[in-house]
Amino acid sequence: MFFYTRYPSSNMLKMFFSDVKFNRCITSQLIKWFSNFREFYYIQMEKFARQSINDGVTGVEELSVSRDCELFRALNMHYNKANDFEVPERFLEVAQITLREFFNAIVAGKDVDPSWKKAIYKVICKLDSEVPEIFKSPNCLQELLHE
DNA sequence: AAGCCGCCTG
DNA sequence: CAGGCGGCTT
Repeated sequence: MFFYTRYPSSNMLKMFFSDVKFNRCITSQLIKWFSNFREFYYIQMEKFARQSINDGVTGVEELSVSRDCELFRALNMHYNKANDFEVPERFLEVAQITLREFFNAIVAGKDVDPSWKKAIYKVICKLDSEVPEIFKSPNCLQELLHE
């Protein structure tokens, strides 16, 4: 689901995990999961952004996220370890936008501000996509594997 | 008081 | 990931 939405609302989670009987704990736990997912995501972004700068990249035009780049492999390894399904194209776009946001911010020296990432989060949270209906099924994993 | 976020730890 | 916690919003 993370490949589609980085900031799912609690209601959205309830919709997609219909087979789960929600209570305060379950809800906050799922919210927590996505929080952790985002954390890993942004850490990777910052890491690769800084790495590219050290590697001599001078402009965001030189930065792209494809299915065979290191950044993607790191993310896919984390969220889609078994490579169960095809990552949507949109995710690659969002990832690239995120990477470039970090790159520009760092180059502009904005990282001196303790809360410099906030601005980036504000941009990325608006890039969530709709999650396919299949994911609402309790057996979505099996169904996806049959495709 | 609740609920959620984000940062830090383990 | 889960725990713990401060901090902001409702």
